[in-house]
Amino acid sequence: MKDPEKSLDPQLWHACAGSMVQIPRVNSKVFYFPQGHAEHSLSFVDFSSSPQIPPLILCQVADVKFLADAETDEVYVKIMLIPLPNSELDLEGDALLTDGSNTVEKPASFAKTLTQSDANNGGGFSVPRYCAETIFPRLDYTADPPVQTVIAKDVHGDIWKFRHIYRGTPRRHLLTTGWSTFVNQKKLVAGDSIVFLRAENGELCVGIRRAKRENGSSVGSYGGFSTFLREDASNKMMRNGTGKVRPEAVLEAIALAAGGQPFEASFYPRASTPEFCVQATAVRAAMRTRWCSGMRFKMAFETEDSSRISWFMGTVSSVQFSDPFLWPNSPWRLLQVMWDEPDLLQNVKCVSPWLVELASNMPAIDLSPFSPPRKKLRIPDHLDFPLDGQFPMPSFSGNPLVPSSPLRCFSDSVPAGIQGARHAQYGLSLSDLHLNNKLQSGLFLPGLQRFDPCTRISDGIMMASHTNNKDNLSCLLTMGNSSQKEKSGNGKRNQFLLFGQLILTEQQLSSETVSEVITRKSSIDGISDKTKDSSDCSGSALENQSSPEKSLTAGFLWNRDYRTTELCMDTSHCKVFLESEDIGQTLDLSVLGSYEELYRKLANMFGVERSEMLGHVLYQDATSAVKQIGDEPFSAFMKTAKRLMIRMDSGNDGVGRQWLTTIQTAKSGLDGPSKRGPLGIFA
Amino acid sequence: MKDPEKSLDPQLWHACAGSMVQIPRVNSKVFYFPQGHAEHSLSFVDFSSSPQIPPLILCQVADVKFLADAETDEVYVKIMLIPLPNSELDLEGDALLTDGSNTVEKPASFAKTLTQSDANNGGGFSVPRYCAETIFPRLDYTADPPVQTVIAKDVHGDIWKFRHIYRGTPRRHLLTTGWSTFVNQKKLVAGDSIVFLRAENGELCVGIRRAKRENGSSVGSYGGFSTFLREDASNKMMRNGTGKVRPEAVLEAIALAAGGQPFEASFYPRASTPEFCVQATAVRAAMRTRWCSGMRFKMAFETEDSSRISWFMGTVSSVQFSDPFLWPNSPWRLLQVMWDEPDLLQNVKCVSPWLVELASNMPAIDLSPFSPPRKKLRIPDHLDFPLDGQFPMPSFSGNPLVPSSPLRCFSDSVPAGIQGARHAQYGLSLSDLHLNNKLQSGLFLPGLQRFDPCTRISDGIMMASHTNNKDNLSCLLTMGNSSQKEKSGNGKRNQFLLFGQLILTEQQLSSETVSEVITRKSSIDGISDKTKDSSDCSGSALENQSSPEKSLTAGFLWNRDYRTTELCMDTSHCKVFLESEDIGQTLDLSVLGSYEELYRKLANMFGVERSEMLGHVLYQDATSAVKQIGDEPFSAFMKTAKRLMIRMDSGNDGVGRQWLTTIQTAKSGLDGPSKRGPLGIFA
DNA sequence: TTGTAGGCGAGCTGCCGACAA
DNA sequence: TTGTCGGCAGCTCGCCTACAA
Repeated sequence: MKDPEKSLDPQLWHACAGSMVQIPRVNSKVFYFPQGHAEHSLSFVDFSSSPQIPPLILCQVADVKFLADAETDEVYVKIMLIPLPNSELDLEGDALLTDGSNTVEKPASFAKTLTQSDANNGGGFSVPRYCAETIFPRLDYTADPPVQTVIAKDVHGDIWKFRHIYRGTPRRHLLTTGWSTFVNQKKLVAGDSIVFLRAENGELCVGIRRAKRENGSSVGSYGGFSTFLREDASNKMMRNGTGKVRPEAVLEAIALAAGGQPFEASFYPRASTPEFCVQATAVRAAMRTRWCSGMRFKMAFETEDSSRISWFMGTVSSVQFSDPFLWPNSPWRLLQVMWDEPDLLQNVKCVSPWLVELASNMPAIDLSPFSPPRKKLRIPDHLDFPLDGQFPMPSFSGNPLVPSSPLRCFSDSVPAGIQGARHAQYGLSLSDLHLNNKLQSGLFLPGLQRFDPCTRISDGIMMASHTNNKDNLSCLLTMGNSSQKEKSGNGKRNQFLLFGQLILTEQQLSSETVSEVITRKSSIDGISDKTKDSSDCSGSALENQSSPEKSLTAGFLWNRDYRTTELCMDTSHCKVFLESEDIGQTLDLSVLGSYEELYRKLANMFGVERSEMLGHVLYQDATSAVKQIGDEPFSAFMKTAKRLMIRMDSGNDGVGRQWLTTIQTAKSGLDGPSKRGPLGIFA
Repeated sequence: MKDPEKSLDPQLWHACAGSMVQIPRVNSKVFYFPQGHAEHSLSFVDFSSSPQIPPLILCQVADVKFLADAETDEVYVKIMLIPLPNSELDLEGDALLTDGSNTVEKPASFAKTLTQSDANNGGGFSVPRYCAETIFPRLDYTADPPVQTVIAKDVHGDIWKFRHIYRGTPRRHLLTTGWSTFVNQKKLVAGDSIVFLRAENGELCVGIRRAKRENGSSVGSYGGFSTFLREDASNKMMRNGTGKVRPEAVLEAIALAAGGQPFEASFYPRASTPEFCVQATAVRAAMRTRWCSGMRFKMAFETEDSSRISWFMGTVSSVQFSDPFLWPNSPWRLLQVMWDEPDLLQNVKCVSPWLVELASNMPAIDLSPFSPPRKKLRIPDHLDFPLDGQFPMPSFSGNPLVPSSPLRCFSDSVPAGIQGARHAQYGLSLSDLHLNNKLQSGLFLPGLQRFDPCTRISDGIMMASHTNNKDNLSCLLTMGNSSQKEKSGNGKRNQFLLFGQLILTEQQLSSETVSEVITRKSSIDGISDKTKDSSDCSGSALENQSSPEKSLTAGFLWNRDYRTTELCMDTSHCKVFLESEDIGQTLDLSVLGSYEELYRKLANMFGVERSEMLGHVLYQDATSAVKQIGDEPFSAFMKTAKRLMIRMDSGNDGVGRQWLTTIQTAKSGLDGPSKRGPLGIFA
């Protein structure tokens, strides 16, 4: 109990850590990401004197200690890891073992975010009825009033007593005596959460989850680090609250890991940075996908009050190393993303592939304004692409338990977009993202800016989209409505039709074709160096699992084709995709001549009354600024609009459903998009 | 104010730091001691991967920031240091510059240690009259009752208001309203101190000095490190209170320093470790002394309540490198010492030369039982020493402002023992030492024991003193009475007489003679390697200031003769010294046959009545155990007694004067010490 | 069902002189 | 001169019901 290294009840630990957190089991295999570890330390880790470090290291989990900070009660884990030789990469058995952990039953627990009254006023706590009835000991309602003393153990094993009374008109459950002591000792404030949990042995446990405090001197950032420390007594709780991993500890761990020595790493699940020890099966599965820009995905986040999980839709804007200088070849935060709701997620600019779940089995349309900022990865603008539909598309194998077999086709029994749902286990909370509103401007130390490579990159994207705004506009509408998916997806078994056009899946293309096409096209254009550079990454579109690639650092095999894929998606021809749950609909604004026509078109597309839409259609321009439709001439709107958004359920204050409409400018050399419509490129 | 790097008022800073603390001025030259810096971090500093580091590095002070911890208000300095090339060792101008800082007037300030009533009871603070009348604003005594609001700024510039009232019978000054808020916010407890200071601009300032908390899991140790950290919320204040310097910061500073780069070092004056940036003049002056065992010195410590300074007397037991493996040739903690009051200072086992002040200008008698434990530094037992009195003695130049000139003699106008009083500025507090009572036993981690080399060494000494107790005893009496000094010191100008024997000062010996004697004697004894080893350290007894020695690491010159000196003192012939303030008198116990004779002798020597002594003569045996005279047969007493102590003023409870009597066993090959008396070796 | 406001009583905080060291 | 004690007044803490969302 007084031993700070004493593991606490894993169930209480998980209840405090939040529903998104998944800790690998002992003996399972994980990939350790030094880059993620450094990020988790929330401070500058100086690798300048370190040798080149593999971006990911396969390890066996030797031990997991579920711990809690003695001062703040913040939960964390200490994971003992043993680096494995590359030959141990066979994860078949491991996947099964790991999955077994999911079958452990969750104990009855309840979390409540403290209200002002809970935290400030006369020392009482309103117990939600559900909590009182399912978590607390049975109360004798025949007494008048019904009272009992609730005894709960905290993460340190310390015992807290609360007077639990059922009184008032109407009757309600309250904690009175003992509560304010608890609040004061634990330094709880409104917004913090309390977790009650009935352990397997029947004991009642109590844990706390502190709110991510939003104060001027601290910022949270999923895109790099969450807490910028300033020496100020006022944010002591913040300092103590998260991010205890010191840079030296990271360097030590990395040094040991790189040397093949066992090492220890602490992970604070509430620190708002992604897990840096990831189940090897999950990583391998994620990297089996050939990621490319334009792919639609969803990603799970904890809601702001940590009570639920929200899914957010997004589009891969580019696929590139987040830090090619320090961590070349690292899949960590490989995907640069654009969110359908960028306001909420504005600081999540790149994510790791295993955190997202592909939203569709269909090829994605290229978001052509988003050309990658780095010359190295770009294909020349004038490189034309085959118009026969035979271009490379990503392979999908979201579920690590289902090995992707060559030419395997999707069956109707596996709903698209549900595959790979396990990915959802890794994620972040929404409140972290809200914190990021303060992230902008000059709060970063110059020396720390290197931690936010994504910001820099997306700036580049913004620049590109400005300069690439040509006259040809096509508009893609996505709708948060899964019913339409059936319409297009349930037709022929191995084919997808979009607006009458046959869409081929990657499995319907041979890999040879892909690389040949690229190589041939490159040499035709006479820019052999650059294409050599890219063609040597093209490899095979379908991974040969029996002979894993061994050339990558740390012996990890994953699909190195993504660069090729990226090249492909960069060209303006690869721009059609079909969404799963949220069907994307493309709207070519250039065929419309006025707002009136736009409203009519939208009304037709979604079956909503024109009157319902008035004043509720918003759009984003290339700078991501959200504007109201009608504020400027239609011609100007048409040129700058990138995405449309129709707010429904206007009676409510914005909580209603939102349909998102993504408008995409086309920069292709197509000569008559307005005549052929958005899918004309397939003609 | 909110900038944690903002320097606070230096006067307030000093008031909080304590009277012993002296911070070097900007542009002055200091020696930076990496070893001391590591010690100051209070934790293990891993030098295993560091290259050999110079033990001291001459630096110029580029900047000094007087700071205070945002949480605890603990004051500390950040010193920016620029390493200097060895050629810049000329300190003449520097000494003047530095001394100028002493002329800055101290502002009116008052410190009070909080009583129980101040800290606990009804929120009031008893203001000592002196403080209220000299520090606080003038109070209008015509009012009834006289009240005012005292406004004071703390170290952060935060303003505190206190109701100051003069009331009660009898009248007294009290702080009421506002006081308990202050106590709570600053988390003050009884024993902590508050400092009120009237700044030069008239503003009232308030600072705090926290008591060194004595709790089970923390130990203080001047001899190594003070705080052994245990993860426990209860001693958080302790953890935050002192010792913020992290090992990595030390390593970084040392790396920069060794590379000649500017670097920064933080020093927490209340952390109970000695300053590791020491005025270069002070170090040079201290090292100009040829330290050897047996030398008597005094050293200043802060009293337990930090209000005053106490001087403690001690004897150098040996002179050796405190950590010859990690820090060979380092003068840091060069002196191993025995204290006259070992109970209070039991953990101060080795000190740096610049911290102590020689108690006499006279040569010291060797405490021969203390032979150095390390073979390397020892000279063979059978190496006989010249009996003509021409052996090396330390040179004295305690005051860096008074360059020691060759053959300079002591003048009557400079009282011996006052020279070098500036040394008193570096020191420690008594309360640190009291803490050390808990230091013993198994509180140390095995890995940390290397930090206490002195402990190991003094163990060795104890062993040696046991085995070396031979039959020949001589007894040296020292008396804490300066009047007797005159008796021997005011006679002939350049000579000292002790019991009729002429004592030659070092200046009266030529250095050539010294080294020649040693070399000659060595080769006579036919052990040329070992003596070469020592003779190459003998150098010149009088330092040649115009041509500094350059062979030492970091180009520092100091008297490397101490090894030779040590060798000299190890032999049983060098055993006469005369103390300054506390005149040493040698008493040969072997000439006495009974306690009766002893009493008679002592009565004669000090002019005290025999009856006054009865029951008040204590002695220490070789194990330093203090015993009462008469408890064992005189023959046994005579063999083991090392030091006699006569307690006078018996009516008082031990606060009275003490006369110390050091008994020295002689292990020399003298054939008739009893016939020649203690000074017979000069015959 | 549960968050907040206000009543109100108990207990604690903190100011006071008395007394003593 | 100043540390500590007990008295006591006022105020805050915290339990409660009422009311509203």
